[in-house]
Amino acid sequence: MRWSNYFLYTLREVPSDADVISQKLMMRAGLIRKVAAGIYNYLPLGLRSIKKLEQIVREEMNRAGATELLMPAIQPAELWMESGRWQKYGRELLRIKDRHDRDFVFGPTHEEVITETVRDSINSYRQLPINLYQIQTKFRDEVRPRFGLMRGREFIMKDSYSFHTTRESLDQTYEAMRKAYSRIFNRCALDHVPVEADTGNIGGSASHEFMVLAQSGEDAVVSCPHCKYGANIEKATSKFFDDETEPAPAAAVEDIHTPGTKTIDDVGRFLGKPTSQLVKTLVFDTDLGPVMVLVRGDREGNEVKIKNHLGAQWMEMLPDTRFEEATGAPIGYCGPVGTKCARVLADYSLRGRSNWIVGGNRRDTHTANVNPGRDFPEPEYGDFSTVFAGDPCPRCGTPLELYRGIEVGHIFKLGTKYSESMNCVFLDEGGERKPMIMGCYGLGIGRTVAAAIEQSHDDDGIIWPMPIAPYEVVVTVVGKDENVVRTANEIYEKLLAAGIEVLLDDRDERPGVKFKDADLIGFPLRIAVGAKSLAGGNVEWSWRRDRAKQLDAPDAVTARVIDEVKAARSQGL
RNA sequence: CGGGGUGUAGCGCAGUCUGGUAGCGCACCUGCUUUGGGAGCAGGGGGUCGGAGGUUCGAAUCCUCUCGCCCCGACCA
Repeated sequence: MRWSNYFLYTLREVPSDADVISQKLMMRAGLIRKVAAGIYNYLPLGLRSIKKLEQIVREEMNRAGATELLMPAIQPAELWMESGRWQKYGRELLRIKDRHDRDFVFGPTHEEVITETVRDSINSYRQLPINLYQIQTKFRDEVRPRFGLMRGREFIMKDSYSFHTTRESLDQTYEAMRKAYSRIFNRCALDHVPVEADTGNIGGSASHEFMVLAQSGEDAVVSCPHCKYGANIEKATSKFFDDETEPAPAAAVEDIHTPGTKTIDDVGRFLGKPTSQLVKTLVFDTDLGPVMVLVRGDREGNEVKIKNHLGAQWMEMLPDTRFEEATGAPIGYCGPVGTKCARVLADYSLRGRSNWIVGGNRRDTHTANVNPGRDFPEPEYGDFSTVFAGDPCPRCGTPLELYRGIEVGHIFKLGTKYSESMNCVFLDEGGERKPMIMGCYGLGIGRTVAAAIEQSHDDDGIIWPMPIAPYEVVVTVVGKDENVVRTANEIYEKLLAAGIEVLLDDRDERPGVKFKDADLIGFPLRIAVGAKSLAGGNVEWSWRRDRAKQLDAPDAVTARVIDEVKAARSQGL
């Protein structure tokens, strides 16, 4: 491609609404352009990277035995009513009406459609297992889209769905997908880690997320440096710890005057005790009614764990306006003794401890020496707190490390959640009707490209990994000298003939502009043809990653660059 | 959905408090010079000042409503 004929315009200044590196660079380099909040144009250069990643994904999915199809972006509401998600999915689901006033959704995911599709065609165990995938535009009406392609509302995703007769069969496919995902991310040279994850809106029994480690990541993950345990912070557990307190004989309940102590830190300071010796009380509003959760004062409640334990459809922190009405206690002084909350949960961090200091359910009052079972009904114990860096690994006890990550893939063992609600059944060998056992596997295409940039850039721009670079080589024409132009064109033609993805920078621009643009866009390899070096019979080539310039004759450089591209392409294959 | 901010040329911004008919940098066009890391000089084109209503002789500026966008929080594959 000749740049002078191409639709590629870089920006010197960063649009003011960009806030992460990948978004700034993608906009500046002319890869994407925002059309509305969370909705982007994929400009020609950006589309090339997207298409290249899609191709890698296709190759690996096909290799793993999956089959591509394409489902509609617009889906009838009936399907969502059938699965129950028309009610459950919430405002993130974009609902639209057609001219007949019938309800549709713009698909945020495709469990319903695929389940119906398979249900209509597959009846026998002989036809299973099957694994179907698509690469398609989805829409989720995010509360707050941000970070460019990392959290758009409209986005491109690869999603696959597998159907099985047995758990074992699902396990096999799940494992095959796990391997395929690792291969995909390895081929893109992405530093990633698979972690255990919560299943969220999709549901199911087990799931793993693929995280690309990056400062700008929206998710926190814990990882064990010793045994490779890894989990999303929402899900992560650590070994039970009881290092702070010796169990003591239960003492008599005692009220303490604690004026003006709204927070747990206030109370600790006032009483001169570490917060680890206090009990923190959280109250959540749920569809099952208000729920009180007690955690050790220095720990944090984990809403996902709590919600999963309760089996609640929705849950949120009790709003201040309703607090006293629901709990009977002023904010800051809520506690389990005599509370109006019907359900009281307590984190494992409190198990076995006695003589708690808790809120007194009256203004300016805490109560000491409170003992569960004696002063209030024994609470439901469970893992309700969030892991901190340094907590012992649940498997091997090594202190856990905490990272930020970008979730680029998420795989689930769905089980029969959708096949049961949507009657997707097969006949087994004995002629018995059984719901199919399902898995689903998502991979964010745009997000992965953005993650690659987050992970590979410098002050001057993107440093593309070769496999998803929009072009592998840029040939920069330096100046207007006839020889220069001719030589550059010859090199360009030879690279094209060799099947190299090459962009010829034949624009009428000064060299500095061209070099800055080449760095910004981040072509892995650059060949610069200029009068000075050409006078000595040479042209110059360099890698974007170190920009070390090397001179040689045009033919030699051309041959060398072809070799380098081919070598880089084959890496990870 | 709560709190805050913002909307003026393709991009980045000033002007708004104190009303007088719109400006700067980059980009774009023309000319000359320049030509290996975002050139210089000179000239030029481009804006319903987010929208609607109101106040006023006069509104980018004041008032009311509305829409978009951004940030923090809540929420979320």
